[in-house]
Amino acid sequence: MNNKISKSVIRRLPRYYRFLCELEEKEVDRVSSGKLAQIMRTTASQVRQDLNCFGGFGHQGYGYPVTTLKNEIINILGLNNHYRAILIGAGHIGTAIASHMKLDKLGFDMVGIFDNNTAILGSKINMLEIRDVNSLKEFCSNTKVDVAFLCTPKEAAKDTVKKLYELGIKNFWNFTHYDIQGDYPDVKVENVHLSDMLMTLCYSMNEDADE
Amino acid sequence: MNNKISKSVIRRLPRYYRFLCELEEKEVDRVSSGKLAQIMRTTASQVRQDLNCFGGFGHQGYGYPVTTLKNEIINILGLNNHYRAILIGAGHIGTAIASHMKLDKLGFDMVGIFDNNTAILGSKINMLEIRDVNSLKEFCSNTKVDVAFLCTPKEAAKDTVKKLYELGIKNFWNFTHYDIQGDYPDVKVENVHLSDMLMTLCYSMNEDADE
DNA sequence: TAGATTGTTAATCGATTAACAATC
DNA sequence: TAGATTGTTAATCGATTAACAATC
Repeated sequence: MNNKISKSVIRRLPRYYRFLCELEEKEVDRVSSGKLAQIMRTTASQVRQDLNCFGGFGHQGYGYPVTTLKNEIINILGLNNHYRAILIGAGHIGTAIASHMKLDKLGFDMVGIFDNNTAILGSKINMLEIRDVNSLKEFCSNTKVDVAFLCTPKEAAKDTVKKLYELGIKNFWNFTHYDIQGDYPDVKVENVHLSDMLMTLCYSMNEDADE
Repeated sequence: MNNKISKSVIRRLPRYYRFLCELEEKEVDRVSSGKLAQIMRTTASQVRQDLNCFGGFGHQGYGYPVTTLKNEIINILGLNNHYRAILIGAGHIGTAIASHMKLDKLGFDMVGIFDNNTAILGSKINMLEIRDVNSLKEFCSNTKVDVAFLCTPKEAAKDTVKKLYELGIKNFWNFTHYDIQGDYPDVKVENVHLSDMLMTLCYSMNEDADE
């Protein structure tokens, strides 16, 4: 069953999950691949292919049971894991991540926030004190950390990752333009390059004008 | 030359652009597809294919001139356009976008910021006053707006987009989970679904454990 | 000239879509 | 049973990689 799921399939799973949550809220208890395809704006064929990567959750002539399928996806993604996360860089983006996202619903517990700006050390975000980034080593020796959310300026990123890597942290949610994977091929990285995405939008806004 | 560039190519352009800027800063004045491939962590073949979509910028036996190529990409992406943008929702993410990103370098000018929280109306982000979202119509009748950055809570998104669409705004940078494209097939949307990306990271953190 | 490196065509690989027998 | 809808195989489509002649 588990013969290497492709990245494209994985990237669609969160969307299935979201839509299944919505269906569940509306107390819909079954859904066909056709209906799901419509919500996802794809084909029924793709929906069936995707879901079948993980096992036969559907029933012929009936469709897929919403709650069961939702729970399966929670399991596949590992949203019930409660990984321990730290935030490095409590600027605007870091603060947004730490305070505005429902991290616990996504399988993450924020356990520490670090910055190097002495002016904000000690103040709190979401009940968590902002600590000096120099206290990272000490912190990690007392607390297991699974993943770091990297929201520093680009210049600080390389050194910070080096430190974190040496402390055994191998998972990164990277908001900087520092190419972590390039220097550390064994880590797991999810990059969020906001400016890249904005440039892509810029291109599509341009597209029509060109013709 | 312009026979429909694929989305995959477009999504790589911002990275070419970034790396070319870095090379330029280091005063490198030419670069081969092989070297670029190494920086981009792809193949020389892909680099040449990508760049050739837009014209022959390279010279045999020499490579690509860094500055020329960078400027071409600026043109292709339209980063020299200065589109006029408004921000809807001045919460943490909205504020991060408006204050921390170098929007002008990416071809965007922030011209207005809107929120419905009366407590923050009138205060400023990056020299721009936060306006009442109800004054949108009036604002748009005086000021040309090309694109909206949508950073509201999900519940507010649908109504807000309806309003904006009726005011003639057809481009969106969407941070909410509201599916704009689904309701308005003619608009250009770039979605940023942070929680989806975090779930993807969650999956890859899980991956090893599973085997 | 010889070496390097492009532009471009062909080959491969992977992802999406179509089709349909199985079956609830 | 008849209709609906799955699981799965085959066909298509698109994107990536390899190869190589052209040429700076």
